[in-house]
Amino acid sequence: WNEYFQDIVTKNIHELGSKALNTTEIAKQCKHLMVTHNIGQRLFAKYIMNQVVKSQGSLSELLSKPRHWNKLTDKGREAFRRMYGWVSDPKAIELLCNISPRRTQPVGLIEIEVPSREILWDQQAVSLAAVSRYNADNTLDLFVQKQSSRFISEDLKQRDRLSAAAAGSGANSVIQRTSRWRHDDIPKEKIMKIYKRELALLREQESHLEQAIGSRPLSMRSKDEKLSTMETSNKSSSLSSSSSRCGSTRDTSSPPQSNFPVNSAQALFALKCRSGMASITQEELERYPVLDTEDIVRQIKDFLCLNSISQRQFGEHVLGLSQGSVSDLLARPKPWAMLTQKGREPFVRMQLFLNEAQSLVCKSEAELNGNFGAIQSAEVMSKNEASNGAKQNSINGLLSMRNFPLVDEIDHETMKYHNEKAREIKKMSTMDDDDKKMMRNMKKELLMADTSEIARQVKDRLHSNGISQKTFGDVVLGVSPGGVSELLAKPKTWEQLSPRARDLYRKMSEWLGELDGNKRIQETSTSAALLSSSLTTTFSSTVDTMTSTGALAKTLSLQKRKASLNTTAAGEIPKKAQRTVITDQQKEALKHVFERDQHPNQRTIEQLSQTLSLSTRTVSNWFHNYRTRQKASLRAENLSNGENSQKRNPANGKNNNDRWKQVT
DNA sequence: TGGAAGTCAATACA
DNA sequence: TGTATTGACTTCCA
Repeated sequence: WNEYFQDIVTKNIHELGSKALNTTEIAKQCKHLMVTHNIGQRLFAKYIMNQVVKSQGSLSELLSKPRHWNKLTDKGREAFRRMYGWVSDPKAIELLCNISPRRTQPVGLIEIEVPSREILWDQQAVSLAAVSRYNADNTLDLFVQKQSSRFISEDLKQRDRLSAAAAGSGANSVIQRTSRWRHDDIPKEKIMKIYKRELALLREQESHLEQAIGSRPLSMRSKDEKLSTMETSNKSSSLSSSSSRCGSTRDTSSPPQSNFPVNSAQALFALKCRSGMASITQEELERYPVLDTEDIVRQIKDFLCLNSISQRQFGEHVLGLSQGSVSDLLARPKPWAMLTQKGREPFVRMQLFLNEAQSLVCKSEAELNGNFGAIQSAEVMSKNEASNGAKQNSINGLLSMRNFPLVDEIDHETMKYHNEKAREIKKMSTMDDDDKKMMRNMKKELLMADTSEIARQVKDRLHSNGISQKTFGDVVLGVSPGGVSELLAKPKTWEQLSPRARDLYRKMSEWLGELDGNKRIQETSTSAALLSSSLTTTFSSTVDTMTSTGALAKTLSLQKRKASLNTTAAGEIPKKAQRTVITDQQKEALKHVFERDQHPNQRTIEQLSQTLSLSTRTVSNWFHNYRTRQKASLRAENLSNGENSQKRNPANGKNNNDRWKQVT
């Protein structure tokens, strides 16, 4: 799948040539699609950025503060080219939606809004000849030559006119480039010569490689062929520790591929990655009536450390959680008894992972030695793990699992997975666009009467308009956030609903109708003010039908404020709510109040919000979070004290305390 | 229904 | 670049 996906993205980048990109627009469109289709930044970073940007944090930075094209380095531009390669192509978008574990709607029903390619280009900027492998074609060469000579003459004309101070303006692309050239000691003609020579070299390398890997370029091969190549290449590369193909393609037209496993630990990871995040079964949960969370965390930490696996990777492939959540889990594991079923899930996953790793090691060892007794003992050991015994063994096992070859079952799984995906993709490609559209519409009509479909659409709309469920409950339905959550997260069938609940779904349906009207306004509108007022109208018209209370008015004004804050200058995409930064002074004041009252009433919250110039929502969130984190800290402290006296192991949990001691 | 639990993602920091 | 922190949010549960 990944290879097919990467081919599509690469092809789009090829077609782009050396055009300058409108980074702001690209970031905006990507964010919009991610929000609309519930695609996480981790997933996006992994498949779209494909090693160009490695962490969720870096991607977040790129998306929230896109730098002007002319200010970017080659690597920075590459990141935006990759985003362009995705966001400009409905097929690529649909493919990514397909594998998103957080996807809330069937892909067949999604109406993917793809921005026109032209708006993603930076029409004003003169495209600088990028020394990049993507420019390796003749048409581009001509373009490069033209632009370069124009650029050089402009530069010569301007270099004496421009002061160094002018370089600060991001809007003036010519100035930016001029200043860059001006500080260059090498004559431009010479640079162009070097560039030409390098380009020729790259082309030569590329043609050699294409010959070596199958005489035709990847982008020219048929889908089926590509898929079969993918299967075999994955198979061989899973088995061998260093795939030559992996290394070679990196130098040519393909984007960098993710590294294949070099040891069993990473192989197990690769398997997790390929097979996706399977939901945990009831049986698996029940298999562990009690787990020692501290101990599991300790083993996992050792494992990650020894195998140089990041929290992000582990979170993504094994736990299905973000890096921040993994960090929190590993730093402050809650005791088993205090966890809810949902909270226990990650620990069960970790335990299962440890078991799997353990049995893989034992099996490999046994197979190598031809020792069936060892295989049996591996199974016994795995069972022991299940009963939470032989814990140290698993650490030893993990320590020794480096450099063992993979067992066949991994490839069996891989093959199965890819065959399924291949069938899906084939099926998709045989339908023409009209058929697909018609099918989607039919399905849509059928599902409109469905409560879960209504719930899904409402969630979708709330999400894309930055409206919280709480506000929706307050303003539209007149029910509590918990009530809204029940209605949206666990919709019953129409038959099962009480008359009141049916009424609520009717309200939702009406609200969706109104929103559709507004959406049309939004689409045709380019002004921020119009969007803002259209959102306001939605709420106003809804509120008109309800009793107007003080609380409602307040919520409404907050929502209005939010809507206008969240509206970008271009006016189309509502941004995610800005994260409030609470200053140290504000925190001090909040802590001061917290010491006296951990559960301040509404009046105190309002007073605090006025005094500190924070929203009541922020104040109340702060109290929620502070209570939760205080509790965790206390628990860790108690645990650590207990351990200190029992085990004399002061290192464990020390940091946990430090963190939250500071805030008390 | 309110509060707790769980989580994400922006931001800070090493 | 990876990890830690934390504001904001949804979901769960008593």
